[in-house]
Amino acid sequence: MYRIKIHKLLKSETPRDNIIVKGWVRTRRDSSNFSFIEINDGSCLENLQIVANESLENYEDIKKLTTGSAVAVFGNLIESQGRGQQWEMNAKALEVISLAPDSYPLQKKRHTDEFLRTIAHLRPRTNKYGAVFRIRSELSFAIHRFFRERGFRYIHSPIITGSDCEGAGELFKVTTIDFENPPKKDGKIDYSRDFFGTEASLTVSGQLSAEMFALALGDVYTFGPTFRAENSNTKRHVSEFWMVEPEMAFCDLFEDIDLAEEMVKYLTVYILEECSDDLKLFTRFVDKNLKPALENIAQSEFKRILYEEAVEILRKSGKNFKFDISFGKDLQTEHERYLTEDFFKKPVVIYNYPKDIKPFYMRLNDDNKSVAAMDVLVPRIGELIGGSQREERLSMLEARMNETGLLKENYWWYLDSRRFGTVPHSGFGLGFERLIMLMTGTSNIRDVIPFPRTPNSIDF
RNA sequence: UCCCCAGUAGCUCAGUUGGCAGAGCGAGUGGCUGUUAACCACUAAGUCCGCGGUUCGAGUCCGUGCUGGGGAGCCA
Repeated sequence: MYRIKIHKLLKSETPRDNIIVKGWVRTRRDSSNFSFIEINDGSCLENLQIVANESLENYEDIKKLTTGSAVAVFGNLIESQGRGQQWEMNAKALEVISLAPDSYPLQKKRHTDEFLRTIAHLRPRTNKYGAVFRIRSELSFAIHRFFRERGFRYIHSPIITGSDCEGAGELFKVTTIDFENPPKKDGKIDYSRDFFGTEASLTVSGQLSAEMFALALGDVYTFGPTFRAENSNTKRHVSEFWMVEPEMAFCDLFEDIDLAEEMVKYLTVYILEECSDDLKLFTRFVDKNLKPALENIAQSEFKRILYEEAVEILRKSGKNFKFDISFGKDLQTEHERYLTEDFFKKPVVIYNYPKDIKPFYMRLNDDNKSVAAMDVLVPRIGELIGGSQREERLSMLEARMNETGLLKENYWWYLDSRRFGTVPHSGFGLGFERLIMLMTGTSNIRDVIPFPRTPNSIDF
């Protein structure tokens, strides 16, 4: 006899005798001579109703069960006599594993997201956050499955890096230097005496590593944490977040866009099909339009437009934007939202951006002023994916590095890839938390990562 | 980093012109009922975010700091 998880029991076709269920009490309702106890074991959104009769020897203790207490129940799964659930469990014995005191912060009522953030260690015990983190797990699995079905290899790119990759934002330094008494040379801190013999930092992207492996294994992807030390305070930024970064050899920008679109749709369909119970909760309590919005993503063809066309549409929109629009400037949040939410009302891919607003590794187009870059914008989230065809021509790459002031010596290994068997290749980065926000309707990124790290906040 | 808003019971909030600290929910106790965010009654529960100021008197007005939220920038 072993423990059976609730999600399995609730799918049962027949009654079952002499089973064991373990979980946490969500609520207790007493009758004159018996109690209903709803327990949840995290295996699914649904609770299992336990019927505990006064004939149980520890019934007095059972009547004191509080929300949050842990129990083990031995008994029979029977068809429920009441309405509201198909199955319930008739307890033949109920062991109180631990009793939660009445100071347990989670009450039998809805809490605000702001309050739950202050008890992030307990929030996965709520219906909503349980659902968020089950979906997070399912999405991770779906991503691996998507790539595996297409012959991609999973690459573990380093977390600690010596190269100031691509200048994508502020870096967190990694050091063992004693700041009270740092080694110095010519008045400056001497990093040659630091742990790695040079400055090191947490990675902001696995892309450069992924490129090296794409040029060996063909199609690869990374999926891991990345770090930005930017003082960003918005609903869409955290200092530690997860990124999915595929990289493909023998692949141009348009095949790159194809993969991005295929992937977003695949993951959307996966969640619609595999997480329908959890999704119902979000549609009911978080975003009434979530399900139709996801179906729209799954079914519609993503609109693909040139950066120039996007600028034209924005110019002619008649909207009074706070920031003005002109070729050579990056699109602002308000512009992206207008395009994807109001104008096209579906995901939009914008490509061929001006080279000056994009990093050095993106491939220069023949017009000499734009690069083969693409962004996938989705309603409510904005930029979900950013990608490009990489500059595979050594001389062009070196020229771009000079323009942007990067030292070739630091990228000798990266440049080697363009010396030895270089080929056209492309890839993109997808912000995993933003994907979860999209799939669950959650509006704050802090609510889709277990323990969010943001400026001035690293509790838990 | 900039702009705006907020901070009162465990939670969500009200608090009038500056004049006795309040409600709902939750919790505890008792009752009732195959109940289901159960229901009914009673009870307990407060550094009104911190510091300073104005005033006979400050939850309320002023200054300042902290924390949280929203928007912007940076970006995924």
